[in-house]
Amino acid sequence: MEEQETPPPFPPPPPTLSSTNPPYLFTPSLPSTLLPNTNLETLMCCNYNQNHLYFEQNVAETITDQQNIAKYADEEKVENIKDKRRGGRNRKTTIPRYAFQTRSEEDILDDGYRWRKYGQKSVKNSNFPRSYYRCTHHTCNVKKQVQRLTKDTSIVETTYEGIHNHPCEKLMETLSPLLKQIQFLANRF
DNA sequence: CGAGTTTGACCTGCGC
DNA sequence: GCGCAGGTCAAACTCG
Repeated sequence: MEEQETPPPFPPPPPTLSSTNPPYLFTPSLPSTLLPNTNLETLMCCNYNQNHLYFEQNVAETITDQQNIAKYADEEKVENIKDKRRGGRNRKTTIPRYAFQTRSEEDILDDGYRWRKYGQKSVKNSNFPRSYYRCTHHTCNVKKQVQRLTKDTSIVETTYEGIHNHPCEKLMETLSPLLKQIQFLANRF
């Protein structure tokens, strides 16, 4: 019996990130294979989902230090307890929060989304201020906090709150002409 | 002129 | 109730 070629997964699984080779990038890449009837909407959706996958992968991959894992786990528990006291739901079921650390000279990581800074605050036991950003997309309520670590000034800690409900704008700017060209060629043959 | 940044004031929750 | 710390607001400012 002839062995059928299994189609590549779509979207492809996120790449394995090296924890020994910072800085970590989570810029989503193009799907390795475009289905024949891929339209802009599908691709946007795919990239958004990939973004999320990559993002979660990064959280898992970059917080490798056991103390950090414990720290973030504890913070999450504390936040959940606080929410319950306020009569709210468990935070994990309401606003997802993700934190990760990146070795970078730049405070602001280019994650493809557009952010507007709405505050900056000096925090206790830290030599560096914490910056507060909101996604500029009108329907998106995602926030992020950026802070450089005192103990290792080469590391920037970024905390995201919420999940984007729109595709990555910068990515779409880059991909739109490319996709149009692919669709044009696909229609010709 | 619009979008983004800065920064002091204000609000809220928490521990004592 | 008070003070502290973290988070947000909003007016003034900057920049392209």
